[in-house]
Amino acid sequence: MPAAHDLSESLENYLEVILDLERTQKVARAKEIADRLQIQPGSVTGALKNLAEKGYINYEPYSYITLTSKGRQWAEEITYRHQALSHFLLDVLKIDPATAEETACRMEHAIDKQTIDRLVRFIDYIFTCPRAGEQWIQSFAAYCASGGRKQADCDQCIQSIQSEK
Amino acid sequence: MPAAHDLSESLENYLEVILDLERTQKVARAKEIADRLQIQPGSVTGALKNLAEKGYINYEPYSYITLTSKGRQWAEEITYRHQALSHFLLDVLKIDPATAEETACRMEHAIDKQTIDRLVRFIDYIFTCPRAGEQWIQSFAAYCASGGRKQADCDQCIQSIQSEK
DNA sequence: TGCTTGAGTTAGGTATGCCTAACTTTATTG
DNA sequence: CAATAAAGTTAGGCATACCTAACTCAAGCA
Repeated sequence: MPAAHDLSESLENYLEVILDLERTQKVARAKEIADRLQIQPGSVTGALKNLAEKGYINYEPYSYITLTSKGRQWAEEITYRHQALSHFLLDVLKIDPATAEETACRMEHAIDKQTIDRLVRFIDYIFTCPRAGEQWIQSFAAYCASGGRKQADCDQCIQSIQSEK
Repeated sequence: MPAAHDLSESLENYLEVILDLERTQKVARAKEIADRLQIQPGSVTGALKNLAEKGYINYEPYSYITLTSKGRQWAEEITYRHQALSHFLLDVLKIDPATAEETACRMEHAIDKQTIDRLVRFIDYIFTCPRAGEQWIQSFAAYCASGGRKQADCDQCIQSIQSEK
């Protein structure tokens, strides 16, 4: 199971980046981490020592960085939260991609496991429920754009559920 | 308009508490703030000076604290975010009240105005759409509890939209 | 092989945000 | 009206998390 929540938001971001670097570049290097997090390389060393001390990464000075099994589990959990939130913001709320990404980045540290799991089920429910689905979400977008709902739209909409089925 | 986002999560929490204290106790006092935030009174003074310097509160040593107009606007914005998130977690996702409250408290600082407004519209859309509504949310809860959906449920459910209308 | 260069580390500095303990001010009350 | 209690402040300490600048290491190349 993922480790208890003894990591700050900042350290969670390091783990997330390290996981992504492992996936895309085989290993993570300090410079790449600094670039991704948009911080100075000097700031990275302390954080890496901290993560190593807590058992999340394998770290030797002047060498590359890899996640421990505990680190990978937690990094994957954070990444999962990020993706779930992104999906919700993008595909349900129809937030623009840039804002959705930024917001997911911040929210992933604030949401607990129980809630993110519920959100995932909810998204699933929306897209698989015959009463809802992609078309229903599109209507939400239209509702937002127009500022309200017309009775005629509703009538037509409800009939379409029957015929589509 | 609410001030630009120059407040930390911590200072936003102070504002939120001060607004609530103003509403319930007329004025806010340092001890009450400390109690609500579950921190020591000694920690409060520095934060109040900081908020006063930034123009969010009226603060004189040894006296009570009130929000400036700028402070009230931002405090109301944070409170609005909190309530919207609470509403979503409680009444849509059906998260238990204690967890919902804690999570809303953390998320309110991570979500931007655009997204919270969209979320509010989405909640509204759910509860006013004839295809969704309270009953649809109840079915989501049942779906979560049972772990899946049965075709018979769907058939019955869709028919009920027609008859209810 | 030694030199250059980029990567990485170290050391010292800043800001936030909390703590505790000692002290000051204000309010209460005998 | 003074003594006491409660509220508030101050000062010093600690952890996080960033910065810059100087230094060290390592890899590649002439």
